[in-house]
Amino acid sequence: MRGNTIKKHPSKQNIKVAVDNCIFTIRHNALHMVLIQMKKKPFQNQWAVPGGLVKNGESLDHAAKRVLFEETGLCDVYLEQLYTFGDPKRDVLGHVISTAYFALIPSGDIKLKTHKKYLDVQWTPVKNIRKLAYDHNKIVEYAKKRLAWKIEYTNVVWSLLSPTFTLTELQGVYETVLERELDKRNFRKKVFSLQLIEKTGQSKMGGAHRPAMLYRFKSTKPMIVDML
Amino acid sequence: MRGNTIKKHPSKQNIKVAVDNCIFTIRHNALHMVLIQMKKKPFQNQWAVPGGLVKNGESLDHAAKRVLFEETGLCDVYLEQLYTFGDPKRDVLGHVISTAYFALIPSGDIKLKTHKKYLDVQWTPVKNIRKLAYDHNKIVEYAKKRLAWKIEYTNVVWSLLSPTFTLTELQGVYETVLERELDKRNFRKKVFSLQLIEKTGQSKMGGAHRPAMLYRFKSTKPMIVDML
DNA sequence: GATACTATGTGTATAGATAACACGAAGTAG
DNA sequence: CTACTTCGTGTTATCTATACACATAGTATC
Repeated sequence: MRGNTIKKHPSKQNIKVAVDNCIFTIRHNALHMVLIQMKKKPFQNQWAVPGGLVKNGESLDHAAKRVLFEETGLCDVYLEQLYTFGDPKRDVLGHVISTAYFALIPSGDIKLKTHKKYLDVQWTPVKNIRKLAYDHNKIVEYAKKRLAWKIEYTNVVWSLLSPTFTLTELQGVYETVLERELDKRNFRKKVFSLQLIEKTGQSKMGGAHRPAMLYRFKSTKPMIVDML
Repeated sequence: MRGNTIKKHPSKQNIKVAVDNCIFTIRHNALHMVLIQMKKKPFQNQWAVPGGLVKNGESLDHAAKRVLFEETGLCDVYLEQLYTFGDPKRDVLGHVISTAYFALIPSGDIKLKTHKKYLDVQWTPVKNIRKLAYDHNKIVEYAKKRLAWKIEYTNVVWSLLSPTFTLTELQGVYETVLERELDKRNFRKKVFSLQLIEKTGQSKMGGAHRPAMLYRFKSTKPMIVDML
């Protein structure tokens, strides 16, 4: 890494650094993410993943948190770096690399702030996403894969659920993200065997049917677990 | 990502972008990587992972390939982006973010070019690595984990082997990277069941013992496979 | 208050995957 | 030709994954 020291004479490096956030949640049994509609000149009206330039002296992680907060008002959510997209032609206006992050939000209804710098900010079903600005379709594809992997092989699923949840809700998250149906009895057997959740003692008295027991995660420390 | 367009007025972004390469190979049944000894001012004599600044108009992947070539003279090796380290204080001389890559080299003996910009360039056993410059210990830890994952769940192992190899050599790579012993018969049963390799018809007549059959990979396209 | 309705909660049997384990074979060296 | 060393091979037991059906506990309706 000798080259990390800042050269002063020969054709000075002029590359901008941005972050882009893939913010996921589950609503009505469908995976949704935050998209913004752009106001600025060359991409007017196009939809994109929310992002922004990193500030001088700011870490990438902090920049991602800041952008997330600007969009959703949320602070303490699951946020993880995904990949850095470094094609110099990905932004027509200049050489801008972008580090993509992905965030997971509990299924509750998060109101999005409509910034004045955007035309619109919306929760969008991932299935409905068409052509996005920049290379953002690539970023979204990457994020979807990572999410599916994460939910199958780690305990992140807690970050998509409220603090207490029913086993049907838990199973629903898996079915939505993995896009396949799971057997109720086998799913429960597996989940219990991992000993990651415990009964709260409460039940959810919702609809016209037998109430469901509520569970909580014993720990929300990230760990590698073969969930399914 | 509205912010990706380059602002001109308010406190212009001044962040440098570098790549650092974790270049792995296996020699004498031990995992080795390329380290360089630095010549430049504030880190003189310290060891580090080889890297360099990205050039204007150059993609991150290209920069990583270029650095790899400068160090090893190799072109067509397995090279994959790992993670971007974005702490603004990781380089005392300024705000420099670094995208780490990892490269896998077949076990053969690759001679390293000693650049004049370094004091030394060496294949170093990963077990012997102590304090490195910058945040490079973090980078190396990350790369080691990724390598272990990759070898267990994908077919990348081909990139650490010569085009033909014995089953004992193959097993040795797994044992070295995963740092655990494997049962010979179960290992072979598993490998055969995956149908990723085939006999060459040749044998390796090496030592004072029965010769081993040589195998090759049917395909070197990267794929997700549960190897062990 | 009896009946219909709906999602909840639970166990067993089978097939497939993983783990443990030992010895004859085919070369080279002396 | 004997000693030595690594190569190559199968079976059994255990664990894991899959397939599958019905009584239960509430609410809603008549």
